[in-house]
Amino acid sequence: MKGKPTSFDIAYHAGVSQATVSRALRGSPLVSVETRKRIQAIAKQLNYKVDKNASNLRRQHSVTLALLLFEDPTSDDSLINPFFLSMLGSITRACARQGYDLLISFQQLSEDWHADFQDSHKADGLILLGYGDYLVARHKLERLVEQGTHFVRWGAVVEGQPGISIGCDNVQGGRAIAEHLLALGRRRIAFIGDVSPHCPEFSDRYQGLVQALQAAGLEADPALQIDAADSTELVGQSAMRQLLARGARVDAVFAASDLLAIGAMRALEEAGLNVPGDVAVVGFDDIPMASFASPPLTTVAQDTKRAGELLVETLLHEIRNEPATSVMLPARVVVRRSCGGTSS
Amino acid sequence: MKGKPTSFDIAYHAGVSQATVSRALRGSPLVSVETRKRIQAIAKQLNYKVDKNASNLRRQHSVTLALLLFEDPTSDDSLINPFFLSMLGSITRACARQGYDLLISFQQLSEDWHADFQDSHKADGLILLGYGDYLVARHKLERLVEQGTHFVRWGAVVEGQPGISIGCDNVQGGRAIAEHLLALGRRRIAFIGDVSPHCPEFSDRYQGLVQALQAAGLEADPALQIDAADSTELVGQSAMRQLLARGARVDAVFAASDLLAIGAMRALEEAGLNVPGDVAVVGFDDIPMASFASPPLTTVAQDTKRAGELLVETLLHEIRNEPATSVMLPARVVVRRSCGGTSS
DNA sequence: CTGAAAGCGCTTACAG
DNA sequence: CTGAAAGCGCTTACAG
Repeated sequence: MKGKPTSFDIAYHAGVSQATVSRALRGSPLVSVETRKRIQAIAKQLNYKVDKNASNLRRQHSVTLALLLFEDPTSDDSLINPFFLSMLGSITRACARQGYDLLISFQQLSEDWHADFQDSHKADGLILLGYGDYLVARHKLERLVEQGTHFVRWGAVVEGQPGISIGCDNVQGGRAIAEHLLALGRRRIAFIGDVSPHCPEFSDRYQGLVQALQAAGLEADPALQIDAADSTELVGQSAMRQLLARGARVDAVFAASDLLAIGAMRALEEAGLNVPGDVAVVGFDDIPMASFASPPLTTVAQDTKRAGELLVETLLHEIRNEPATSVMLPARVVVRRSCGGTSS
Repeated sequence: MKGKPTSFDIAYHAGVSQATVSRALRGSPLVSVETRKRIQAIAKQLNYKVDKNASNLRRQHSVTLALLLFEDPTSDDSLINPFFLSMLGSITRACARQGYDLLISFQQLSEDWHADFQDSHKADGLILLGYGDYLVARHKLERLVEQGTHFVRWGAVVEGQPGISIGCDNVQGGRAIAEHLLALGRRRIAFIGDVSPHCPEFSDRYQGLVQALQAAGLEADPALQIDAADSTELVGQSAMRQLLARGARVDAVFAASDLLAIGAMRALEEAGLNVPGDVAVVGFDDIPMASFASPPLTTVAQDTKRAGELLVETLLHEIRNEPATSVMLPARVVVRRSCGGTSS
């Protein structure tokens, strides 16, 4: 036999019709156990695999999910946010567990990506990952909803947003880490990160800080907040420099991400300031690097494992038209040395 | 119109046959420019996308590649070797550039994965990534070759191996970093890593060390080499402990990977030894963490960007039955502080 | 340059 | 429990 065997080849060898082969291989209860066994044995022997394209075409679904990772077009080719990388790992595993294949694609925010994967039947649904301007993304999300595309997004759960999001409870996380800083006696806490509606994750984290401050009878000083467009070390470093140049008196820095925090520590070191002696620094995400920073970075960890599972489970619910809702996962403070806390 | 539009819908609106629509959309020169334009406009307006399953079925290929990432079954759920992660990034981008989709799957070494993706027409070819016992993998690679599966592997380029590999020149890299250590006056260089044929990458790196030693008129001391089954910090740490416990006198450690090196530094620190004062430490891979280790780790960087491109280009050549060969990429020493070299 | 027709390899009502 | 047949949505010889 030349080429890959088809179900007709199996049928011929088994002395049954091709339809029966198909049924047997899909585990239909309509075929007798004995026949099924025989067919399975022959299929295995001939190294037969059902053609996914034919099967998908006929069944009108692909049993694959597409992961769309959005990156800022400006960012360096070689760098992927380590946080997304760990999400990727857990998403891949969750898909495998559910018997779905995973298509992965990096997208520029600027491109016109909507629904392409689903429209072309390459995937049954989309997982959207990656920060970017929320206000811009929102438009596209609306179009996805209109077109009936199945998708879930990782990110802030925003009031009245189009579609479903799985995200971490950024307000709670921000509040928890701010409370930790306050308990350690820090009072003048700077915040590095965009707090506009363009970036709901970061503004939620800031909101947490503000709440913690208020609960402690303190007020947030707007002069201590500085935007940071991208979430990279360099941006964090220059933001911290600016803050310092302005002459801001701070005894702690809450950076909206670990990468920003690491950059901030660099700027502090440059300025001859000791972390955590002079200034405590904390981040958000708990990327692998965080524990290697010097001093090791106190941060808030998101449950990426659960997040990945939830992302695919929720998407699968949508695909099957089962009820599905947005959910916020709890965040957990991880104390290391950069905050001047316990484990010094 | 209910449901997704098909080429028949477009044909109807354009007043042509469905065959013409197909040709126009695939850019066939057989259709007049004017007709093509009209069809394209209608397709766009109706948000038509050609059904990949139908197209793939008919054309007998899928225009997608599968990335199989092998992990040790023992490894923690949440951890992926950071080195592979950066490969993943460059592979994804390279695929996109070539117009191919990328299916990603984590495989346990133990599973019977061979050719499944290609046999089922889910992918036209396979990219194999991940260390594992080479002698075990070799068997499976042979089967892949027998079955005519298209694949490329990332890893050591071994004499007489089945299939094609893209890898870094581990001997050269090992030699270069060893020479650096020797130039710095280190003489008793320990090596952490499996040097058996089970792990050709690591034994090649060791071979580089041996060569450098010999070129300097020195001989490799077998007592200074210690196996490390997995490439993790913990394993590196315990390997170093053992070495120390044996009373080995060393002034430098060459760990076969950065993760092992970081673990080794930890063990050295525990033992009250200073890095690089008492013992210089170097790794291999240049993972992002390396620059964050304390002291920052001197290591050898592999060109993951080029590697990813080469992996997909080579695989595409194979798929198209064009000539393709294994290639070794040069490795580059990255000097940081852990070796006690210049940038101290 | 265009159309009618066959066929890619399955799955699944329909009939027995 | 099994088979004959239709059909999923394309692509591409074949004929004009």
